This record gives sequence, structure tokens and C-alpha cells, in this order.
Amino acid sequence: MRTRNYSKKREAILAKIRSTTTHPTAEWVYQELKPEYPDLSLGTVYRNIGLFKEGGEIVSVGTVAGQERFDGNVAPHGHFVCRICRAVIDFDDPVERSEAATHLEDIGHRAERVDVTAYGICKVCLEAA
Amino acid sequence: MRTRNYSKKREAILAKIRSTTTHPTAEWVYQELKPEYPDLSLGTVYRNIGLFKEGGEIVSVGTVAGQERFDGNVAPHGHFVCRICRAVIDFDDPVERSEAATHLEDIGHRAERVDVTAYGICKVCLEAA
DNA sequence: CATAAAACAAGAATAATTCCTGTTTGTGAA
DNA sequence: TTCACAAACAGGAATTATTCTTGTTTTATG
Repeated sequence: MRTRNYSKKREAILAKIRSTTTHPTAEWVYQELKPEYPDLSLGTVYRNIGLFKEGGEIVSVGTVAGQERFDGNVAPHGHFVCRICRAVIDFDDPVERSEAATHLEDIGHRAERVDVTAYGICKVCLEAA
Repeated sequence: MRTRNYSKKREAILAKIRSTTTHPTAEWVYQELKPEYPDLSLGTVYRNIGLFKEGGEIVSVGTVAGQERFDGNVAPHGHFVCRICRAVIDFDDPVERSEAATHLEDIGHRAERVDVTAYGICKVCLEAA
């Protein structure tokens, strides 16, 4: 039985993703960690992010402006995406996920997650306009 | 005042997207129309899809397996994404979008759309397992 | 210590999407 | 109808996020 080996860089990548609510890209994580880990490679960030997704330690919140965004907070909550500045902002959505999930089970599918994503213009961009 | 010029290919692209509930990719639309329009180019498909998104005639349902998927049905409804076969399936979600939208307005954002996307394993893939 | 699997850096490869150039087509006005 | 000009286009090059490959290093274990 093979196990996942320890890796300091992996630990740092997960901690970095968990340290923010900005829903970063792989590239951002790489740039953030580069100073402390000068020999970090972008491939390592991608590979570990893949492992985290598989293991349910992080979740993808979708692709915004061509780049995948990640969330270290795996508790169910909504995401608001600003179409001006591309910010992804958490919000406390009032959605009953179990209802949607039950509905899907009723028609034969197995629902493992229900995401709520809203699109529009964020507060900051509205005020700047 | 410039207006959008008529284009037979554009019309065909929109009709093709509206003709299915499979939430196709740009590539699929291109392959489907190629026989009837042998000189169609993929760039034209992408360009017109961009115009349709801008004009609200279609909507993106996100990126699945690296490819953006589109929906010609712009009425609010949920999408279920199978993580095995990558199918995107419409479903009638029980979500009160106006509640979520109001909540977002309350905290200063302008919500233009609220999407509900579920992930899991579809009926077909479950039965095949 | 010795071995084997896992993790890695560096960079090449892949592939979806966008952009550029020269040409053709649609449209509104004369 | 003809003209002028913007819009649309094909074809292909460019861009770029992500994945993959290779050779090396690290981790865990007996």
C-alpha cells in the first residue's frame, strides 16, 4: 500500500491556498511561494493542486478569464464573480443544497456537490464607475 | 450608428447551439456545421459565440475538461456535470435565485445572474459501473 | 545502509482560444 | 444601381494555461 510522501512544498502550497479568500490561481500560488522556495516549479504547484482536488482538500471554483481558481474553504458557500475585475468573492448563499441534491438523485444521478455562482459587478467596481 | 451585419453563418451557429441540450463546445459546433459550410473557420465560430454571449443570446455554463460549454437556453435552470463522461445535463433546480441576488445587492454587488451547478456521476455512468 | 516509491525542477509538448492580415460581403446613402 | 465603409470572414500564426517527460533528489522503510 503506497502512501503519499511528506513534502514541505506541498504543505506550503496548501497553506497558501488556505491563507486567502481571493480564490487564487496556480500562478499566484507559485509567485507567492517563489521567494521562500526559490527552486519551486510551476509544475509542482499544478501537480499538488491536482492531488488536493482529488483528496477534497481544496475545490475548484471554475475558470475565470482563462485561469482556474481554487478555494481552500470546502464548506458549502456561494461565489460571486465580478465581470469587470474578475474578483471571486465568497458569499453566504441561502440555497438548500440538499433539496437540489435530492432532486438529482430522484432522476438517477449521484450528486456529490452543488455549487452556486453568481455573476455581475462587484461593489468596488460599481463605486469606481 | 453601426449595427450588426447579417451573416448566414452566424445564424447557423446560433441555430445549432439552440438545437441541442448537450451544451456543446465551439469545436463541436464547428464540426457540425462544416459539411454544410465547407469554408467555415473555427475562428468564426469563436467570434460569433463571443457576440452571442455579449448579447445574452447564449450563456456559458463553464469549462469542462478544458473546454468551454455553451447553452442556448437562457432561462434559469440548473446544470449537472458528470465527472466520468463529462456530460452536462439540464435539471430543474429548486433554487430561489432572487433571494441570492437580493442578498448580494444587500452587500453592495450587482448580481446579473445566479448559476447552480452540481457535480457527480450521471445515471448512465452509474448504471455502466 | 539499501532500496523503491514519491516528489521534484526544468523545460518541452499540448491544445483551447485569441489575434492578425488580406479579402469578401452586407448596408445605407447618393 | 452604385459607392463607400464597416462588418464578417478564412486561414493561419500567436498566445498561454495546463500537462507531460526526463533525469535527479528526497522520503520512508526494512
